[in-house]
Amino acid sequence: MWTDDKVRMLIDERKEGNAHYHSLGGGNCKRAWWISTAGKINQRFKTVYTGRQASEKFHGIVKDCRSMELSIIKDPRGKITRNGERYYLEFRNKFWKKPRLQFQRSQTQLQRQRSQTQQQQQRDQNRHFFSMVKYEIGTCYGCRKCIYCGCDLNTEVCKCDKTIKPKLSNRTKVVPHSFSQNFELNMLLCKKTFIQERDTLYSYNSNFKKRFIFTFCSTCNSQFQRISNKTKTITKEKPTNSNNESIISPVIIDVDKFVGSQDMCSISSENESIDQHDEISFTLIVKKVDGKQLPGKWLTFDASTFKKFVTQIQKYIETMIGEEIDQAEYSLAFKSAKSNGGGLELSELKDFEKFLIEYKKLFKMKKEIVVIANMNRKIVKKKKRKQVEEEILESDEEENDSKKKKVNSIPKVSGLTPHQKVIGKLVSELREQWHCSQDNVPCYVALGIHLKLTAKLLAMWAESIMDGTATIEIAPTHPDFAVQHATKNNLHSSATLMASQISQMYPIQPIQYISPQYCMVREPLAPVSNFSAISQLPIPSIEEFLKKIDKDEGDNGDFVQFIDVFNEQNISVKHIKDLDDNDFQILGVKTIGWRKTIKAAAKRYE
DNA sequence: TTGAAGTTGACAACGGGGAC
DNA sequence: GTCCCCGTTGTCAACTTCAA
Repeated sequence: MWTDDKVRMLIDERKEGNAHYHSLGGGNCKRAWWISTAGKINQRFKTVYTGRQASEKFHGIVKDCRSMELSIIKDPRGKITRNGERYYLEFRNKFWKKPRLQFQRSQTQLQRQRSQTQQQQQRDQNRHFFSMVKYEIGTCYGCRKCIYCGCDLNTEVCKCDKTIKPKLSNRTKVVPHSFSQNFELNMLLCKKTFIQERDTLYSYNSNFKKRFIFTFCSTCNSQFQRISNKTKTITKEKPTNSNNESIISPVIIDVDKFVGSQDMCSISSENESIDQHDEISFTLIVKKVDGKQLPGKWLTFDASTFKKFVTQIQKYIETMIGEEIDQAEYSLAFKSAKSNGGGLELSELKDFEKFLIEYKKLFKMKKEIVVIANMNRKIVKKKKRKQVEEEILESDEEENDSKKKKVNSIPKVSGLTPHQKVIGKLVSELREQWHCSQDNVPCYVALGIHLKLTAKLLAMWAESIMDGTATIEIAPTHPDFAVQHATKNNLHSSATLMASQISQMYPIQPIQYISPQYCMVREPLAPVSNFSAISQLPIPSIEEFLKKIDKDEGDNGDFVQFIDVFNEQNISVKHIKDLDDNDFQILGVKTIGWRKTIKAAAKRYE
C-alpha cells in the first residue's frame, strides 16, 4: 500500500534526481534508477517494492494529474481523482520532463563561470597538448575534436563543457552528429588496437581493464566501424567451388591420436610466447557440408596446447550448431584473412606449430587469421546412421512437407541431443525441488515471495547449472529471476514479515532481487525506532527553501529573488502555511502560481 | 575515402483497460 | 484506488548504406 509518506519520498526522489535521471540514457539505465529508488523506499519503510512498481506508481500519479488537467480545462477526457486533486499543483509544472534547454543552460552556467575558468584555460593553452590529457566525454577519442564547437583541441582551447555526454538532444550545428562507443574487454582486437593507439597518442591513460564509454566524431566513427567491417567481409566470402565441396580437402582430426601421446605438449615453450596468456584471437568460420557458412565469430582461445585449442573450437561449433559433434564430423584449416585460396590444414601438431608461426607473423603485420571448420556430415551418417536416422528423416520431412507438420508437436526423446537430455533431466529435478504445494506449480521462494518457474525460466536455470553459474538450490544471476516479475497474487502474507525478520538479522538493504546473488551489501539500516524520525524532513532555512523551489521550478530565479524580503520580514518555512494573499502582496509575490508553489512546498515540512 | 543519413533493435514511457 | 497487463510510441545506440 502506497501511503502518503512513501509517495512523498517517491516524488521527491524523482524530482530531485530529474537531471540525473535524464542523463542516464537508454537501455537498462533508467530501470536501474527505479530499482535504486524502490530500494531507498524499502529501506526506510521496510517495504518490498520493485523498481517497476515504483515506476508505475509514479506514472500513475502523472496519469491522474493529466486527467485532472483535462478536467480543469473541461475536456471530456478529463477526470477528477483523489491523486489528481492531491498532486496536480505539484505536477503541473511537469518537473519530471527532460530538461529541454539542458545544453543552453550549461552554456549559461559556463558564462557565469567564465571569469573563474579563464585563468585555468590560459594555463591549458600554455600546456603542451600531448602532456597527460585526461579524456573528456565531450571530445572525440580519435582526434580530440570538441563534439560541441568542433574545434581541434590539439591546437585550440574551447569553452564548451566537455564533461556533458553528447546526445542527439544537445547536438550543435557545427557538430550535428556524435557517436557514443563502449570499450568492451571482449571487443575485436583490431578495434582495441585502434583505441589503444589513440590512448597512447593523446596520453588519455584510459583503464583498459574495465569497460568505459567514449565518443567519436563522424570521421573517426566511420574509421572505427570500417575496421570491423573488413573482418566481417572476409567472413562473408562465398565458397568458390560451385559443387559445394569444401575449399580444403576434409581431414578428420583425431585429437587423441595426434595429441594424446604428446599430451599437453606446450607450444609456447618451443616458440616465442604469443602473449602473456598464450591466447590468440582469430575469426572462426563454420562451413556446412552444403557450402553455406554460419556467421563468422571473432574468438580468443587458449593456444598453449593443440588439444586445448581444438577442444575449445569444438565446443564453440557445438554451441553454434546446437548439438554435440564428434571430432570426425569436421576438419580445420587456417589462412590469412586477406588471402585467397584454401589455406593450410590444421589437423595435427605440426600444422598447429605452423599455424602459431603464421599467427605471430600476421599479428606483427596487424593482419588477422581465419580458422575454417568444414563440416563433414557424410561421415556422420555412416557412423551414426541408426542413431540419427530418425532425426534426419524428420528434418527431411519438415523441409518437404512443412505445412503438414504440426508446429507444436512434442519432440521425440530419440531426437534430442545429449545436451538437451541433460537439460531435460535438470528441469525435472528443478520441478521436484521447487514444487510449491500452495500454488501447485514450481515456484522459486525467497524472502517469502513466490516466483513462478515457467518452462523458460526452468530451461534458463538448467542452462546456468550446466555453465556452473547456478545450482539446484541457488538461482541463476539473471534479471528474470527477480521479484519484480512475481505477480501480486504470488506475494504471500508472510512476505513482509519475513523480509523484516531477515533485515533485522542481517544489516543489509532488502532489495527487489530474490536471488542471493542480487543481495547487494549497503550501509546498515538505521534502528527501527528511528524510522519515524527519519521520515520527518528537517526544516530548512528560508534561503535553502526558496533555492530548492527555484531549482525545482526551472532555475529561473523566480523564487530566490524573495530571499531578502522573506528574511526582512522574519518569515521562516513554518510561517508560510499561515500567509494569506495580503501577506504575499507585501512580500512582492505577485503571481498566484508562485504563491501556490511556495505553499505547496512548505506543506512538506509541516 | 569520408561524412552523413538511414535502418534496426532494445528499452522506457505512456495510455487504455480489466480485476480486485 | 491500486495493481497489473498489454499494446503503442518515442528515444537512444549501434550498425549499415549512400553519396560526394
